[in-house]
Amino acid sequence: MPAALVWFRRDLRLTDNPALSAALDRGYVPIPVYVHAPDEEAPWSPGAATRAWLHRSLQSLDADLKRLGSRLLVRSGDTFTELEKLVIESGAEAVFWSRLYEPAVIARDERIKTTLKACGLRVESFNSALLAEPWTVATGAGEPYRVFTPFWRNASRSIEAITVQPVPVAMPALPDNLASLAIESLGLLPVSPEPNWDQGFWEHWQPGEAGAAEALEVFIEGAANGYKDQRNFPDRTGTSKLSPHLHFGEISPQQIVTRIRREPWPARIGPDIEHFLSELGWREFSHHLLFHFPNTANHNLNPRFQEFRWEEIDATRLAAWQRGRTGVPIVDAGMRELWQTGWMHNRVRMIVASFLCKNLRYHWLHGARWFWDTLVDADLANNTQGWQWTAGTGADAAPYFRIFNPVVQAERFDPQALYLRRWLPELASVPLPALFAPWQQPELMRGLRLDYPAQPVIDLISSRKAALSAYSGPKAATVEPD
DNA sequence: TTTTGAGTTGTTCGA
DNA sequence: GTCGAACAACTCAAA
Repeated sequence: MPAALVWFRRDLRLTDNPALSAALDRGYVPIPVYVHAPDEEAPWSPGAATRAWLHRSLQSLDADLKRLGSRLLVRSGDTFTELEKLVIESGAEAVFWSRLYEPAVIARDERIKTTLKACGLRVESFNSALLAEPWTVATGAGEPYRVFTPFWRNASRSIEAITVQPVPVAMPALPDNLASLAIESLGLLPVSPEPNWDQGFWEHWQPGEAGAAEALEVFIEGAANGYKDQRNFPDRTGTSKLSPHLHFGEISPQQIVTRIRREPWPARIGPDIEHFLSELGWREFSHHLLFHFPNTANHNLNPRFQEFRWEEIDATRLAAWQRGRTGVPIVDAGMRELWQTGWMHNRVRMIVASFLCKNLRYHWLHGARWFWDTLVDADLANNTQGWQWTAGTGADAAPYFRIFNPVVQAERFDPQALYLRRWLPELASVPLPALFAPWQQPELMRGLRLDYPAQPVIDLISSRKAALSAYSGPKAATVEPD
């Protein structure tokens, strides 16, 4: 039987994997391969947290393949060279893979496809990551969408036609002469783990296809009920926790939608499900935007902000934000959660991002880069869109006057301060009413000696006013009159 | 081509 | 405590 390389990238699953299915359906012996080449995604090469996740996910994929009789070949180096070598070693006649949508990756993959085809190979790529690929969704005028609601109204129609491919029951064994590197040798785990994801992290997260399926079941049985409201409370398990699994393609949005539809939901859950699906819609929208506006990972989508006067970076303040020492409890709690667990609750992501972009008025790229390196679910499309949305520079972005008040947000979404207490142990002795804004309650703080900033790194009231005038006003500091 | 309606996630102020 | 208006126009998408 002829062989076909199945080049795994961020489709680290066997169920509903069209590249793998294509190889099997067309009578090839699939040769699963992963090529480690992080530099090829520069300047957005995978950050430390996603690399650690990837390490586990590759182990899981290899174990799943072995269960079916196959195995994962791991190579490292220039991707084209490694694929070419493996084609020669295995005598493969075809190469299949799932498409990705980051500009640098698209460019690389196009080169590889062209060259492999020129060598006489059958080369095909597939959609395994999106409900609707970016070029299939367009406005009546044939343009990409820039507003979420009409985008999703259009794109979500494709949900109706979704199908899911079953997991293969068995796979042919690979010849022994096909060598593989040990996953451990790729250097994906930090040498000295900093942050120290010691106890707990891998108990909460299970990278890999089984872990993704499990996370979906946990969500359906639990947080899906009441999702619309509960998702806003950072101390509760109100979200799906599917983001890292989706990023690495351990589960497809098609699988999620299909599973959700199979569940006999009571009518009252309808709005919750709709809301959850629209969150998948935001993921789709982010990919749509990054594909059609490929420079937005590094530049404002809205050209009005070309000349915007961001505040000059103060290294101490930026570090205070990064490490959760701003003196604003909800901001610090979120940044500590991120640093210690590689994840942050969505509501808190908005709060810390608004604080960085609007109170400190630092360029959103500083936030995007930090998130990129620390989030286990760091995804270029989602990260870019999220930061540009908050900064007001993106498509369908937050209005300039939408400036989160971190004190009000904490009072509203963490009323018992359970989240604050969890991540700010040094404030354990602070009474509840003072926790949201300790500097505003000197009488309650009297006598407490805390290893915590006595004042926020920036005054919330005056910085809000400054942001309003920087972002707006007839002078429109944002606009250079050409 | 022109017109029209709509647009994730908020805060503050004053009645 | 609650509620509506103001915060500004502007851009987008579709009729």
